[in-house]
Amino acid sequence: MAKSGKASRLMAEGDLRSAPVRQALVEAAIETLKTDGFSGASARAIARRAECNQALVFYHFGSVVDLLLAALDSVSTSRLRHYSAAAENVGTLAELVEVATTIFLEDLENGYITVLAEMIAGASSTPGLGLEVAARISPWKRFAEQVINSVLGGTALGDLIPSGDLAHSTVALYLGLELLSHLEGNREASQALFEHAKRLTVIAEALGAGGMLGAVAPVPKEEQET
Amino acid sequence: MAKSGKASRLMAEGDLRSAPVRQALVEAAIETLKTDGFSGASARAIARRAECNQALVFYHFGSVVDLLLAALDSVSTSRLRHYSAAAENVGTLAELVEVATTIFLEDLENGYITVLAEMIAGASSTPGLGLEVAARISPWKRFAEQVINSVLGGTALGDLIPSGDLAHSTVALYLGLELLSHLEGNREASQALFEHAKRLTVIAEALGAGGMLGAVAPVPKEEQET
DNA sequence: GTCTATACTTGGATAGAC
DNA sequence: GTCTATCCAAGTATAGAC
Repeated sequence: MAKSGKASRLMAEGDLRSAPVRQALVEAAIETLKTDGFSGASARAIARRAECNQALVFYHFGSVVDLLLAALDSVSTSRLRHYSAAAENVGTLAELVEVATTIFLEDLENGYITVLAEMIAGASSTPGLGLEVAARISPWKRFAEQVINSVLGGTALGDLIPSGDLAHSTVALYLGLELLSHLEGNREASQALFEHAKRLTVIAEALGAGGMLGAVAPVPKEEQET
Repeated sequence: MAKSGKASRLMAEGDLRSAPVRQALVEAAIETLKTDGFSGASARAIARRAECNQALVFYHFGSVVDLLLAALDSVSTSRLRHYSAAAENVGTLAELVEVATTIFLEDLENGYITVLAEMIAGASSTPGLGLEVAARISPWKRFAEQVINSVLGGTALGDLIPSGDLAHSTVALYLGLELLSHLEGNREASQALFEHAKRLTVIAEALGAGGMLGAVAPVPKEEQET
């Protein structure tokens, strides 16, 4: 699944200034993944949307999957930049939930999570694609873990569940909510969840401040992480 | 997306006694969805696994998608029966989490959720499929809501989040965890989450018994459900 | 770099023999 | 009910003109 084709030998990795068509193809691939899914994202369908010839997919990217991975890279890095900027102002649990809500609904609206979900599901049919997609998820997980740590680190709540596991399930929940919202067409159901989370936040902080959680359910020694 | 083909006119809906090939095709479709995903589940691939001719897919089911929907129906009803049986012994929150853990890991191991996840993701590319898949998810949601109600109904925790929203996010979490586990090949990360849930259960019940939750964060009137 | 043309493959679906 | 044979559409990928 390594980069192949003539273009990759002639062009530096991040060189997007030249080759306007290359960028157009990436944009079209993102859009096609959103609306037609993985199995609908053919070279022809993408090229049609980019208003260029089908052969250019192979000239610039070597294969369709490599173009789709470039598309995933594009949304992934751009979204991660956005997330990081928003997370800088986060100090408390309440602020974390507030920011997470905003960003999730934003992504849901724009279909960015769809791109990821479709690539994950599509990886089943294409040998080797799974590893590539997994590699592109880990930055998201690391980021989630880092933010969770910065908010819950040292608190009773943070001791209850390791940040790595929380990050894992956060990514999973985002993916699942996206799948359902996309399928059923109602983002209200997912939106409601975040409203409840905000309310629960109040409780968690009140309990955490009193140090009551630790008294009720101390963490077993062998499960504590470094 | 209504049933078509000669067979459906000649055979009653649930008639699986006759037509052993029909059942073999459904089994093969399930297996193919698990290992090759939606876009890998072609009539030829399924027939190869069922060790019969490709034309039989169209004779018995009219089209490939209709066979895939029959496969989804099969796992859905069989799993729902299994869930219902297990849920009968559930009375407390701790028991609910225990049962949910067992069943989730079972499904994860056997790939039953994969079938659903692949059909959801695949629905993007096939017009009309989304509605069919959505209709097959609602029983799962109703069941989850019912179980949640039977455990949390009337408690402070039950008042905090409507059972419908909890059911929605439960299904979403299952789907997301399945996607990640399948992709990364480690079900340990998902398994850990349920271990934490068990520990949190202890806290929730201790707090619920004392009626402390309601005191800390009373539910706004306008958000209470019937 | 971009296009046309084309070779090749796979998949959905049907007709007709048995 | 099951098979063979076949048609047709769509997709990947390459060669070569411009």
